[in-house]
Amino acid sequence: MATAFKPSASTRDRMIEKARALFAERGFYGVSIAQIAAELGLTKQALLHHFGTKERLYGLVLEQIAGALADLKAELEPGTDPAQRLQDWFVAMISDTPLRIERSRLLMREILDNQVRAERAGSWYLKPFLDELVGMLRDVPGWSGATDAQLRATIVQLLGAVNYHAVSGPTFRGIFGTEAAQAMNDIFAAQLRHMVRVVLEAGPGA
Amino acid sequence: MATAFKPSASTRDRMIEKARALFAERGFYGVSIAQIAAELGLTKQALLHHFGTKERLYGLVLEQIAGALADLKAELEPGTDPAQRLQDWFVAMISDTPLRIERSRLLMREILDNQVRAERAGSWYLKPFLDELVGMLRDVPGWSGATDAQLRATIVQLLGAVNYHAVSGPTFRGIFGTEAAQAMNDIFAAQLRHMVRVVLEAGPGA
DNA sequence: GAATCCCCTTACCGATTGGTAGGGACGTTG
DNA sequence: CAACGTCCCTACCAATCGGTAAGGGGATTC
Repeated sequence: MATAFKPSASTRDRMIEKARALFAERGFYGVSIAQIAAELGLTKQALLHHFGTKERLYGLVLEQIAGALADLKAELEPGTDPAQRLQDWFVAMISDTPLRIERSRLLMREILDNQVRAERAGSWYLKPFLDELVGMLRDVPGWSGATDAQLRATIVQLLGAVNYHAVSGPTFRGIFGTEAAQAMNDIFAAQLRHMVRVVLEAGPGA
Repeated sequence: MATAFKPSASTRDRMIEKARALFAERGFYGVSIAQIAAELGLTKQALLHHFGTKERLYGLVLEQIAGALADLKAELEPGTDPAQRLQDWFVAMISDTPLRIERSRLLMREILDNQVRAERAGSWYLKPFLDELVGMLRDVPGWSGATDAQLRATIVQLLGAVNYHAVSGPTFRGIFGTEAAQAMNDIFAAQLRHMVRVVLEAGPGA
């Protein structure tokens, strides 16, 4: 459902793909539609022909990401217990393919920006995805008695841990050097799995 | 050292203050120097007179924040045990004064952007601050044997949990409504303290 | 073969961007 | 009083922003 239904990568698909990469890298205000078009060997009017406005193009990028996030759950094995599934889910989210890093960057930018552009934009795409995570957490033994606020706070904390890492790669490479950053990156998945397990086992606080 | 050495709030200080607020809200590219000046009842040339370029103004804002972060440690009681201090530190970081939310937003934006503007900018200001946190974590019982990579990964996870929350307030308010978001916000500090304690007690993974 | 539609072009628009040049008001210093 | 430095102004600049208008090439359809 999230993958292409057209035989080959159409110009339109290439536009969205390039827009996703550039918006993730530089943010909504940091990229112009002319730049996106230029990287595809086109003019900005080609972009405007397909999407009308820059905002609409950005919205489609977010929509695509929301779809990919929904697909993420489907990739998990349905049989396993809830704690294991949540753990797998968070680990799957940080597999450092460029696409997933782009996704984290874009979501974080959207969270920072959407209060500004004052349109709900990606927020509403995110709601079902957050609700699903909260539901999965509630199914974990020991968490069924937690309040919604507790569940949501915990999910936000875990999401923050995951996305912050995905996003901060280049910065930490600049600070600690390539090899130290790589070492941290190699160990991060295990460390994250460990942290998720520990947090889930402890249950909500008082 | 981080606080003012001039008697009253000079125009220059007011400029930095306003710039911090606007950069946090809309990002480097999302704010023009003319807008910053206009909110102070000045023209952009007044800004350029003091700082020369927009980049330099932005750099000073980051520098000021790095100083404030350094001060954060000094605010903690020195006598308490390392685990308690780390816990206090993270909780102090999320006290939702507007200033601290601005700070979180700006740091997150800087992490997202600085790979783009390709100047180390805030990265190097952050290094001592990160090293200090890693040092505090190493002093916690059970963590002395952890590798640098493990310590750093854990710090990043905790920082992510904290900053993500600080930043996502408006978005979650949009998604879940004001009262639900407020409930989550009220409980977040306790939940964070709980999580930090659990993670510290569990020690690093295998 | 004419009409139509799709995709993308050149040409242009007003508004805004970061930044430069130069000057005026004001206080301090000689 | 003259000179000077600080602070902020108006005026202006080329470049770029998102977006509109109009048209052309190529394939499809009648």
